[in-house]
Amino acid sequence: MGYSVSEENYIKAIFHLQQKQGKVTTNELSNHMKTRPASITDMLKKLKKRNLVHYQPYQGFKLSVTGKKAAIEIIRRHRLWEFFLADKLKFNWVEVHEMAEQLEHVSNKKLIDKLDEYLAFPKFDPHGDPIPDINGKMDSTPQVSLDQWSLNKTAYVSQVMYSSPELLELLAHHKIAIGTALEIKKRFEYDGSIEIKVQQRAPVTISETLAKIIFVHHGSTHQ
Amino acid sequence: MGYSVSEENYIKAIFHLQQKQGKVTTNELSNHMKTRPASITDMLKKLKKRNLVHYQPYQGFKLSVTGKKAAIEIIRRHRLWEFFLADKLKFNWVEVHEMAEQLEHVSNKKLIDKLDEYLAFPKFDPHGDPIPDINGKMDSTPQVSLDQWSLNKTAYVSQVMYSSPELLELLAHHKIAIGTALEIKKRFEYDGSIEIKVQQRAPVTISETLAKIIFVHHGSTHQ
DNA sequence: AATTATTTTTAGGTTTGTCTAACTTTTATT
DNA sequence: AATAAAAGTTAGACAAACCTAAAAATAATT
Repeated sequence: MGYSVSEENYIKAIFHLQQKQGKVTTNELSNHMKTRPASITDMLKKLKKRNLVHYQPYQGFKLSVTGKKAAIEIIRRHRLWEFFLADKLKFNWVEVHEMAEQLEHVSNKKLIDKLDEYLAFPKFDPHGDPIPDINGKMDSTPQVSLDQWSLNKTAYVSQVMYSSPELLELLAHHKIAIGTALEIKKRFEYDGSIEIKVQQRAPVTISETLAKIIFVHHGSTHQ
Repeated sequence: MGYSVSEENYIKAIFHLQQKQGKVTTNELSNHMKTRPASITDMLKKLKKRNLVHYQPYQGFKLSVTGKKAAIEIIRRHRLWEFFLADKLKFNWVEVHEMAEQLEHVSNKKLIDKLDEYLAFPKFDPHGDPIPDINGKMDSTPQVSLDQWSLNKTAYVSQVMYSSPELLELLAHHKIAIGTALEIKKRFEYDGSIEIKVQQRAPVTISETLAKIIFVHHGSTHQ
């Protein structure tokens, strides 16, 4: 009942491509996966037999409900491992992806659920992408790092990456926690630092380093 | 320069078998790996071409220096993941092996070294087997859990599994730390609890649960 | 609408790692 | 030492996942 590493990679790739376009073509997937079109067709027949895709020759394809479920499970694994690598092992988020590509194929439900628990059920990975929860549900509100937020627009803190005692101390000092509302008042081009207003308090300046690891969203659905 | 999952499994298996007997035979490896003898021969030719084994047809085989190095690297990965699963994710040591079998093939030197650091360079895995360090060196002193130690024989604490604040509190209360010398004075069959004497202090009784996760060795080479 | 270009599929081949069945070498037994 | 038994190897086949080259279907262009 498990899928091979190859099958999982196809499922994941189709999922990502169909997000934008609804249906995916052989050539699109071929480019995306750096695999020849003929191989795509081969695998598609296998995935169809396994009821993972809806596919008619020459007509493009998309994941079935089962396929989508599988994709979300794979994405959950990938993003939890990414979070682990960044938050616990202190890798920066550029290095993290490649390793997670391997780890995501270690498929043991209990392992992933315990990892999720250990990481305190994170909602976003280090790139800001949402992590599906144990039931496959994930946040749809896009999330960005604070340094990319626009001026004078209320932001809610949803996550802080790379937690360490030193970081927590700094955040506590500025009274910043998950859910805190804040606004960017000014940007200093020289060193990338920004002046922020946290709730009703007097404005403070924070470094670009800090701004980059504070993730925010605009909205009420989060808590 | 990397090895396939299959190659790694063969290397690891040969390493374990040759520990006891020096040389390994096709049938031994066949039984151990649950793979037909013909397949063993096939793979052995590949490993020989890669200079991982010394092998003459019909004469048995053993790992070369390169092969041994590879084996130790694989074992390092396996045991570090086992430690992670037990210590951080709170799996018990029976469940841990199977998952580590998959994780051990995720081979990224930096990942493993960071994991090692994150786990605070553990010297033994949850089964009591030594974990090779970054240079491939590992402790050779056998290590057992305290509940299997004999009466009136000095034991030195080398490791405590499944660390948690509650556990640390209990250990601190009994003045037990890594390196502490102690002796078992009495065993209570009824509930498996044991009476121990920690250094010069008055004897105390500890539960079987605790005794099972305290690992000890007999000797000076440890610190 | 006919022709050309593009996309997709099919047909047949390769590599990796396994298998069974047949054969060879080594070991054990009489 | 000859023969039987056991162990190990070779030969040929198969599935998975890829490939190239050729054919077929669809889309674009005149």
